[in-house]
Amino acid sequence: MIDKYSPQEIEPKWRQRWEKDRLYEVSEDDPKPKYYALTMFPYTSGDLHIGHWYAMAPSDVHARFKRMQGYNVLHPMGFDAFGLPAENAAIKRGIHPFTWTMQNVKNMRRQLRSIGAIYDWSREVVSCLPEYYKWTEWFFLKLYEAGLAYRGKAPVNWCPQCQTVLANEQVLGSGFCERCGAAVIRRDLEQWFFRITRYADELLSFDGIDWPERIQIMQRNWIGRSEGTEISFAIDHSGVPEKEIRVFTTRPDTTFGATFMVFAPEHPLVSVLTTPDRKAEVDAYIDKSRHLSEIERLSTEKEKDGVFIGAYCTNRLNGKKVPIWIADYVLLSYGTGAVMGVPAHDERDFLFARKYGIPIPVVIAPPGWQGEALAQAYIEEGTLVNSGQFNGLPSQQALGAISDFLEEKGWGKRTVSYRLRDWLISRQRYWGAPIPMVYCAKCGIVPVPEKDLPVLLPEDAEFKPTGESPLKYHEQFVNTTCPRCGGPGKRETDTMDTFMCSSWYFLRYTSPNVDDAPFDNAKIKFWMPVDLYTGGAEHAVMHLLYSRFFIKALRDIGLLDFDEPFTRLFNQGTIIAEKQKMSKSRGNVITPDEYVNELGADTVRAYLMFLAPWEQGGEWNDSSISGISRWLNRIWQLVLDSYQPNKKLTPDNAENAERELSRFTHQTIRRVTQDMEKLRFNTMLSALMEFTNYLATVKEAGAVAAPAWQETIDILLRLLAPTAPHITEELWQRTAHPYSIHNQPWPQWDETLARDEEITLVVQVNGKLRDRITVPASVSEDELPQLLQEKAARANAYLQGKKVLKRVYVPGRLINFVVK
RNA sequence: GCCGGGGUGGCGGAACUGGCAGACGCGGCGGACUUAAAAUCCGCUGGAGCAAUCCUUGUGGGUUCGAGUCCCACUCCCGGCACCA
Repeated sequence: MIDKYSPQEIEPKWRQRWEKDRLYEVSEDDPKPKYYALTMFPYTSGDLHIGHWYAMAPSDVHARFKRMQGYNVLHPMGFDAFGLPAENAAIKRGIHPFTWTMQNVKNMRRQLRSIGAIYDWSREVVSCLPEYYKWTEWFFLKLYEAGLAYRGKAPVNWCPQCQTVLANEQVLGSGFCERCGAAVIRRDLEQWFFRITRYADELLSFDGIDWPERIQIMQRNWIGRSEGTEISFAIDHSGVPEKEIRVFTTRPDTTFGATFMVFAPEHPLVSVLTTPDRKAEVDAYIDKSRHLSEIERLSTEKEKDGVFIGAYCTNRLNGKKVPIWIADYVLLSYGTGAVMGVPAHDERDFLFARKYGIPIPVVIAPPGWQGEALAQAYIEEGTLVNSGQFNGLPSQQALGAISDFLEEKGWGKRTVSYRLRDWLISRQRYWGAPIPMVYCAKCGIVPVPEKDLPVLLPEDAEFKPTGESPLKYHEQFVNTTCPRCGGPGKRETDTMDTFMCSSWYFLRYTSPNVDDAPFDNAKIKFWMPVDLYTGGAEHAVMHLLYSRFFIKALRDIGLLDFDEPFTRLFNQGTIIAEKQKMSKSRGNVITPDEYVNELGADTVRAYLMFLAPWEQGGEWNDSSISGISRWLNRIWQLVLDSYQPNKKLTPDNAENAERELSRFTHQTIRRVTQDMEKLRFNTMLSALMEFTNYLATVKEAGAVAAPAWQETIDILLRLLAPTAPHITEELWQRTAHPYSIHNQPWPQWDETLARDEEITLVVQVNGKLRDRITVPASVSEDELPQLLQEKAARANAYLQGKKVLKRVYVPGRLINFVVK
């Protein structure tokens, strides 16, 4: 009698053994080809929920698969440990963010171990430790030296709840804070920025990397490249030195139709151009738009309004004077912060002009246009009218012709505009990497010298719910000496966006313990770039874009020699519960611990992979997981319960059965291997289930000799090892194999052995299935009539007395008779 | 509004390049074992029909010997973007 499958006993036992033997530690001395398999490191929120498992278990399975395939696999784990929740906990419960975070790290390490992954813990990275953030600061200095970090005043997204600024990427489309959901408002602040826009064009290219189309599109849209022309409108205003206003347009072909000019309310020329009689109204409008929240201002439903500032400029193409307005639908940060209003051919301009009685002359005639007024803006192509020497040109051609003309005259220039803004990295919070800068009354902004890094976060900061960083009030932190002149200086009290920490952590895993550099160059050369990066798609335009920028910037600084951090990207879906996304507030969070305790990590791992395609995600279902548990139990029995060949087995029928067994085995190896490569874990597991179902019938019949059986079990266990590392290790040992199964090679399939000898040929009459016959796989078309005559009695009945008009034969699949 | 992705049994999901729709699992039904139940094992399980057979992949059309798969129109769901001139 064999003992029961008891994951509670075998799982901790093997995990301890693997750890003791350092089975999963990796080294650069290994001659095998390297494979860097990376999963996005988790934020130190405190508890590992099933969503973390969904990110980590399948990627571990794939990493284990690559390992068995003979790769030297780096599959590290660490913690994204800076960020607001730690600080909020400090304010709310009086725990220091460091203490709170490290407690969570400790708990999460324990929970992560229960997954049974091949993490090499000797390479763990925790982003809030000084030995890590020293280098985050160092990178800031490098970017600053390279002119890629700058301080600038800009209207920024301010979250009143988090009391900090947010990057554009952290503001949800409707104007809410990505983290807390509060409505974001605008404030003018001096902030630190990274010049990600300098890399806009390079970031548009995904050549040489294998990323999901979806993410590429999202990044391209986010960057928002558009080609157009900057056009100069003349101004002549007493006391104003500027003689022109430049606007950006993608439709220079419509320039003759410009009947007004619109500035963003914050545009610097507004104050100087506004005439005294308009000043009160203009100021009131500017004030109003500043106080609107981002949502209100950006709402497409909001009626377009604006104020005439009293000044005019000249449309140089037709010499006409056009009034200058301000309106908050024009954004200072895009293009030149000013647009020409062409009401006939732009929907917004049309609404604006109609509201204020501005003329709407047609310059692009729609097909069949008879000179009538337009009921709405016509934004399609057409023929130019009312456009001087360009009349009669198709708008496509006019676009180029007018641009050429403007460039010749020096009135315009073709340019490219981007939606992407520079990356705002300042955060008015304590729990982040300090920005290593000093403000000196004499020397201005002075970087902290490298030898003085890290600028440490003071431990004795006081956390009060004032909404301001405790750093600001920490005298010893703030007051310092200027590194340049030695005089009194004040430290920057803002810290860096945590996305800065996550833009380089994957570099640190390669050499986590070097202390005189962020990484060891030789090890970077060995491991980078990451071969497979997996994680949620919610990072599409944040972490994933920032990291690409970061790597390109470091490359240009001379620190790296590759262009892209992640060669292949894969986004897993989301696990939901009770038809809803899991969240603490809904109380539907699935905690893996109880399932691991009851059913075992192997079952939870396999279940997560089986329930749906990985990229799709799906619903956690308590009753479905029992199917996996039952299956592993059946495998336990199948392997351990002794195999008895049938006593009546003759060499002849044993040979047939063994050939069939070997065919099934090799077909299974092929399916499992191919699904593993494609990360199609759900079908990979169904292939293994079909295989075990088949093996059960072979065993029941005792159809093959004992050695053939043993060999098959050996393969089954190896195919299952990445998915269920504990049970397979136990069974491997109990079937008298040397430790460890995880050092065994991945089974290879043989196409010859996997080939079917017989196939089922479908017989159709007029496209309807009428019969199935079993024929040798090698059957030739000439042999078919005979075989059909003998075997396809049912189909033949349908052919009786009919005239065969056509015969379609698809070798290996079907034959279709078209009859009348 | 724009850009993606999707709609297949009671449920999660399979289906190569246009070629047996529903693999695998859950659930359900029936049976074995048991004093009984749980667990386990075996069988059946898209719908209608006694059956032959017919119907069936969101809806409507088309291409084809043949369509879940390709084309057109519509519809619903999910994700992203949303005054970017």
